[in-house]
Amino acid sequence: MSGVSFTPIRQARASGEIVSQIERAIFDGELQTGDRLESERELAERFGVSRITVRDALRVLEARGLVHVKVGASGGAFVSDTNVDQVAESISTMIQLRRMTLSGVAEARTVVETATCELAAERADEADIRRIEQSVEKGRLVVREQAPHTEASMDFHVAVALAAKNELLSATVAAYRDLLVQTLHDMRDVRSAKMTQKAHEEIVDAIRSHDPEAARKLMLEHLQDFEKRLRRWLATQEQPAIVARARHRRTG
Amino acid sequence: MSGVSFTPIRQARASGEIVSQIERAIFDGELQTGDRLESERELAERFGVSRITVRDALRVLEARGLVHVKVGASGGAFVSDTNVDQVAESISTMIQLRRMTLSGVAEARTVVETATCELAAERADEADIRRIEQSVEKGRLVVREQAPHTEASMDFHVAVALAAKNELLSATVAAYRDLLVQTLHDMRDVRSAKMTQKAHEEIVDAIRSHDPEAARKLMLEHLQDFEKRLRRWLATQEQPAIVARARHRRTG
DNA sequence: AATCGTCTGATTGTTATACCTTTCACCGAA
DNA sequence: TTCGGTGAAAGGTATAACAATCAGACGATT
Repeated sequence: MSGVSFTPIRQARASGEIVSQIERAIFDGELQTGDRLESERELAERFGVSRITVRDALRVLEARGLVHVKVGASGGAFVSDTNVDQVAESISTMIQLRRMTLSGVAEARTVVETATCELAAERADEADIRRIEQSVEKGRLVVREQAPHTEASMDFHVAVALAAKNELLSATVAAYRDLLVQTLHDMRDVRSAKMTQKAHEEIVDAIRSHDPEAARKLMLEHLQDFEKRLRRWLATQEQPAIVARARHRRTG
Repeated sequence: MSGVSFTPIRQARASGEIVSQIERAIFDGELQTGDRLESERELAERFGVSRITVRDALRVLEARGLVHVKVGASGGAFVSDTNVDQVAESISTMIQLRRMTLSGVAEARTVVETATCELAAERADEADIRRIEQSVEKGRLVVREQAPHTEASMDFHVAVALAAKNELLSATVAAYRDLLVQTLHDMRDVRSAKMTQKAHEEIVDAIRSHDPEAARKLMLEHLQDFEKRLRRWLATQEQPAIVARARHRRTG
């Protein structure tokens, strides 16, 4: 018996079968982003099940980020455009369950973004560099007006990750970042915004001249500095250093 | 208005409220791993809603990997032990949706594990090193018997990631790895098993002597070699280079 | 003594039906 | 053109009932 690998006879739940079929249709491209599924009542008839069963399936697909459901006339289940948020949210859940710390997240971010930045310096093409430069430029204006720098800083890091031309790395960077964004917003101050802006400008120089070593080194220093500031800031808070849930998926 | 952040007055759905409450109870530790929630009917009464609404909530919690539901006597919803699988699955979904490639996953793995290995060399204590050595030893036996090396290789990489003492990095490594494991199994051959084993032995030496630079370099070469082998192997397959879904969560 | 059937109660899975709530396209009046 | 009413479509919820599944108890059979 030991080597034999039997497989389960069937899906335990009818709703599971429906999930699989719709999921497959989405993965295979039969259902494209923005497409509307039939109404619950129609789907129920098509699959030969009750509306409740269809709803169970839709709840699962919704939780997986594959569809979103709108209520009202011309409502229904629509195929979502992306589920990157979902990755961030599941990582966030994991972090809460395992009592990971914000500084741990920051460290992981340093590790991943440092390496990603190195790749970006190797691979960035004209368009990538222009995009990064624009985000840096925006940051410069923001600093001058002493406005919150968080948003611009985020854009910069996203742009750098995109230049690395690896979607999984970009998504991972985005996921980590979402976990820190609320905290970043809370701890913003003007002095560090200036330092951040300076670091960004040095990094974009290194990427522009396709110098992976320099880019890597600069990003490492930049993020390690962020880690230091974060730890200092955490020490001043009475709250436990557990991250908040990633923000909910944007509406629409 | 720009700086003001209003929050929604209420959840659009009653089931969403139930999800939040149960989720909170789990995060706060009121509900612990293995605990059984009340039956659907009891929950319905407690929350003052119908069983349908409770079921909707349970489907969502299940999809998020927070609970698993068993049917039959002494069945019900039980708090799950971990949701690392969930992270792998959501990444897997993202990969399918955005048509990421296996070689892209392999590259991301190289980036993350290389940096993680460097950290491991800095931080590994006696227990970590012993665990890594054991996995290497197991691999040595396996190679001698010309048995499949995949399992032992996985153990090695997991052990190294653990030594970096950053749970988010470990989880990320685990998630990436799950996406490659099926392919790894398909492309196994004896020659590469020997090379892999040799690389592992060199890496554990570097970690033992707490030489981050060497560890990093060796892991980088090891994983880049894997990337090359993977690309060669993919070229011989007619299947598109899209990863399969992460394996389903283990039963029980 | 160990195994196999069988019964029973508990619990989820599913169905059917009905009604409520939300949303939107449409149309007519100001 | 704009405003507001109105009705239909669609999801959200409630209720009652039955089906499928499973653990455990209990006894019969080997």
